Amino acid sequence: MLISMSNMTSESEDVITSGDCVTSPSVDEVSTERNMVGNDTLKKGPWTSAEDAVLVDYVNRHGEGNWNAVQKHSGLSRCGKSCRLRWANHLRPDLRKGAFTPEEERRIIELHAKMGNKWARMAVELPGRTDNEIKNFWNTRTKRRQRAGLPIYPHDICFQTNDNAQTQNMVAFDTSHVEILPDNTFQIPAVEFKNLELNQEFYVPNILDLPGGSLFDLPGGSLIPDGLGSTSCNDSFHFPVPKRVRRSDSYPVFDGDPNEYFPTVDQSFEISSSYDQNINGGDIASSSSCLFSGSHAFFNGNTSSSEPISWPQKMELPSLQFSTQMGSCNAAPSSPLPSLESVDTLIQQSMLIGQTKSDRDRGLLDAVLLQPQNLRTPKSNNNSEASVVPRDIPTDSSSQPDDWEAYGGDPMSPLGNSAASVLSEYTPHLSGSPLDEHQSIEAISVKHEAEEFGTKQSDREDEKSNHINCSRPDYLLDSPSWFGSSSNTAAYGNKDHCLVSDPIHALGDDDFGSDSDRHISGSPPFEGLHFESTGKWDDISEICRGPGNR
DNA sequence: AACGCCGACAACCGCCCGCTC
DNA sequence: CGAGCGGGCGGTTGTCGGCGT
Repeated sequence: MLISMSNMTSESEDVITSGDCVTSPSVDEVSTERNMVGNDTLKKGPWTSAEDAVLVDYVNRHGEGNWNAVQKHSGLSRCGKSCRLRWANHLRPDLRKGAFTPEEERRIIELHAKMGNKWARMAVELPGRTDNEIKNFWNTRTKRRQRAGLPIYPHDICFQTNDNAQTQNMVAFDTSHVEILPDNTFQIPAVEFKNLELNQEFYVPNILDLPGGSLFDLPGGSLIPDGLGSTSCNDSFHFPVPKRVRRSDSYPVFDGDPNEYFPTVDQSFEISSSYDQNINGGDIASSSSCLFSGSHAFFNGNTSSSEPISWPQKMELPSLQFSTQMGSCNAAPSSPLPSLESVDTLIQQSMLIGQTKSDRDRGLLDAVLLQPQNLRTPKSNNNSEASVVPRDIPTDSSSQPDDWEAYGGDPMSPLGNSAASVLSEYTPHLSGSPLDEHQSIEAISVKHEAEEFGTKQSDREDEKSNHINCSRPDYLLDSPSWFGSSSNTAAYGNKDHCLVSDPIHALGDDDFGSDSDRHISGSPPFEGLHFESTGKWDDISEICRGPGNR
């Protein structure tokens, strides 16, 4: 350290700013030292090997922690945080460099399904890997799959542990209602919240934000049966309690008592993914095969955001992604679901509204989310979206609540509801989220068509089908634009209560070595936002691209 | 072969948060 | 209660390699 530093100051002076500096320490070491120490500023940018050496030496002597002391004691012109990151991400001896192995990749996917964007926690599960590494991997992977129009989660991730599901303890849920269909399909658990007061409104306040960030991370088991994430981990599906709960993630701390998770509800309700079921109908057994479709219920725009809730408002990506995809699977088992991720991303970002800087993303998400909501949920108790609906976006004015304006600008509007509004597109029949006739009919129609089409495995080569964009909020309503296409029939399953009986296909069976998936015509993110028949989405997209929305 | 484009990846920064004192 | 600190995560930037022209 000190040794290194002294050496560093005596060498050449060219300032190296590129990554090459790492490989040519002798050059930039000096520049670093001289330039930074001399003027009392902390150096930024790439680390030099000399700096690394200093840091390593320091840590070896003093151990990790107290990073701010590094600068003082070692003379390193780096802030404590920079030192910490450098150590954690690059210098730690136990780091495992190199590409992720297939096993690791799979694990990451599983973990992400469980945890969402909890990179640090995921890193804990992947010894030798850093959160940043995992994040980059995931983002890259996500982007790649987006382009390819592939679902983010492979079907096996979704269903691999179906078998275990029945044995899962559904904390806070009435496990007796959890049914796993035999045919690799999910039955949305008949979630029964004790004492839930629904008041005609399906209110599952951001349940997905339970610690661990996911609906599917419910203690003792998730709506996604443990299997969702457990291949290698034979993990008993730990309830991932974050070390820290962000303000935006405020939720009752789960200490093992399920009751804390679902406080004060006094009317039990059931969640069904079935399109043709009333949430309160209780015909759970016959409900759809797609858990996630049902899970959308949690995002249903009718969740009562008007009521102060302490549930986390920032929904975890995984749940959402999962839900979205699964929901989408309803429509097209094999269709690539091109922009769901995009939507998810948007949703995720927007979840932060009123909480973080992500306010800037509000417009886009809400625009995306609102339209469908507006179109079919006249009296949404969802108070979050209205304000950001682009004025020029055609909406079903007839369904527009009178107090539309009043809803606007509610900083506390949980965009989770907005997300719900998107997702509710696929889970229209939740109690308290009355669908307008149009939607109901459409949904039913879709269902019937699906039944007709049977379980034909989708033809992945069918480009047209690949372009079916299930993320389109109106893709159901706009069904004529693609339902009529025989090429799309492959997208439909034959389940009675699910547009698609085999979500597996919907999710795609290709994740690892996904390059092979490239044959599927890719859809750039947001491509799906174009309403082919309505054109509405073009407006939205355009608006969203405006200032403040990258 | 040279050039430009584009995607993948690595690395870093900034913001935010919770904890501790 | 506030400051300092460590930590998490999103976003950005830079580099590299593949590919097409």
